Amino acid sequence: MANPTGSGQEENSLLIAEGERLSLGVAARLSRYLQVLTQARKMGRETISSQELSEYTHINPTQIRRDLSGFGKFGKRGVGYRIEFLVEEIRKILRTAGHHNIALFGAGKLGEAIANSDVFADHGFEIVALFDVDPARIGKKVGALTVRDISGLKEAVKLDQIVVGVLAVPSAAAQSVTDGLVEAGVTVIFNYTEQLLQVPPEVNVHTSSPAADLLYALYFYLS
Amino acid sequence: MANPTGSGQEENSLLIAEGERLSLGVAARLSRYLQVLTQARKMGRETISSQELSEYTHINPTQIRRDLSGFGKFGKRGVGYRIEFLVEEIRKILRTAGHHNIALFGAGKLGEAIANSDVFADHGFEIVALFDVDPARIGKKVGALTVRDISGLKEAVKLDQIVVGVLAVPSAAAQSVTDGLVEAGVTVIFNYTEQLLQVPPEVNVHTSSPAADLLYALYFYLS
DNA sequence: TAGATTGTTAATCGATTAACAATC
DNA sequence: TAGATTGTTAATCGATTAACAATC
Repeated sequence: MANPTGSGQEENSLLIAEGERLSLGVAARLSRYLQVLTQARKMGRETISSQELSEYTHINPTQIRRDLSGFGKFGKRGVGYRIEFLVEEIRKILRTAGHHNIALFGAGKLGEAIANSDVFADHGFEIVALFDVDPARIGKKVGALTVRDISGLKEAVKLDQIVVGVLAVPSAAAQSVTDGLVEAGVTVIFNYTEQLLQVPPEVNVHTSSPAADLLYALYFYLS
Repeated sequence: MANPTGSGQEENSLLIAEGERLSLGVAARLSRYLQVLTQARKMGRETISSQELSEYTHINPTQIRRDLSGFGKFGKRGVGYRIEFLVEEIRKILRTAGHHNIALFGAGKLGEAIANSDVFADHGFEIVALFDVDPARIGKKVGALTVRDISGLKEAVKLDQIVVGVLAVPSAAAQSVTDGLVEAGVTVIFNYTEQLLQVPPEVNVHTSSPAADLLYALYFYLS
């Protein structure tokens, strides 16, 4: 688990050599900054200080300045960071500047809520397919999408260049959808169900865990 | 930010002295373990190894054994950890063994999905009130709950001993609901919207960020 | 100029890991 | 017994923080 970003010394301008990888921690924090910056931009803000970023992310402001200064001098003393510019720079660093296509599974209440939300769109993700197993739902329109039968999954992954699967199905259906995604070659899965999913090692499952997040918050704020 | 749990030496049996606090990292990880253990139990599993816990949480197995052994000898060599027992022990450590009441805001698709899910119930949280501002929705039944007018918030927080607010409203409404929660004395807020919320320092906001989580996953699995 | 905030250093602390004896 | 997995050590690495000069 080498940290190729070093701790800053010989790196002054943007240097993320081709084969190198950010450490897990740095990549996680940069993603958080991006989330806040994107929303701040949406709200019409033009600059933001490390102090403000800290309030929204719960990450120490010195840590934030350190993370960013490792890749270049992005800020302006006395002013802060230009949001527009910083968003672009972080996207370059994370190499996720492009467009990424998502397949959404489950056209129930949660699935519809996700399909109608712009939480993914704001970050360059596009939901290009919506699947369900329930025949009663197939063909139904949800926003701009038409609910498709899950049997067309493999073909859709190829045709639509889907790189992420989002599970908004009942827990009982999550594993079989996952198996289909894995077979189709999708390696990133976002799981809104509680199901513990069995996947091969090359596949990355991220499970939403609001209850665990709350337990953590409660520990500090109620005790 | 002292870590009162130390790194294990003079602590052998359960010792979380009254005033002491877990470090942020330990509390976060224990919450993750709890999430996986709870689901594994639901699936009928009786024991689990640090290796398996690692696969589901992406936390190093040695780290897991270290975290747990700081509070007692919870495992059995050659076997693993008894899930039922470990759940109880971690709940004691996190001091969140009891029941916690939640107020849910927003009776739209997302709100209904949350109200009908057992993701919170499985961890000792109970949604005891569901609020909306839309007069057309007030009085509507969602599961066992009746949608109430948000004007009754302050009273409900007192009567129902609500300690957590969950926001499933449109982004544009999130700040005003938050202000109401803060005024009513709620200090833990789970935010499903994208809105950056302004709160006093004693209030803890946790914002759901599936897109940021995906960006992070994509960095490692597509590059 | 005065105030604010970055970029950076240096020091400390916690997380991470490999390795392995203990023991179920 | 043989195999598996915990509990624990020791060594290293990354995160965290305070502090402050640089500079907008």
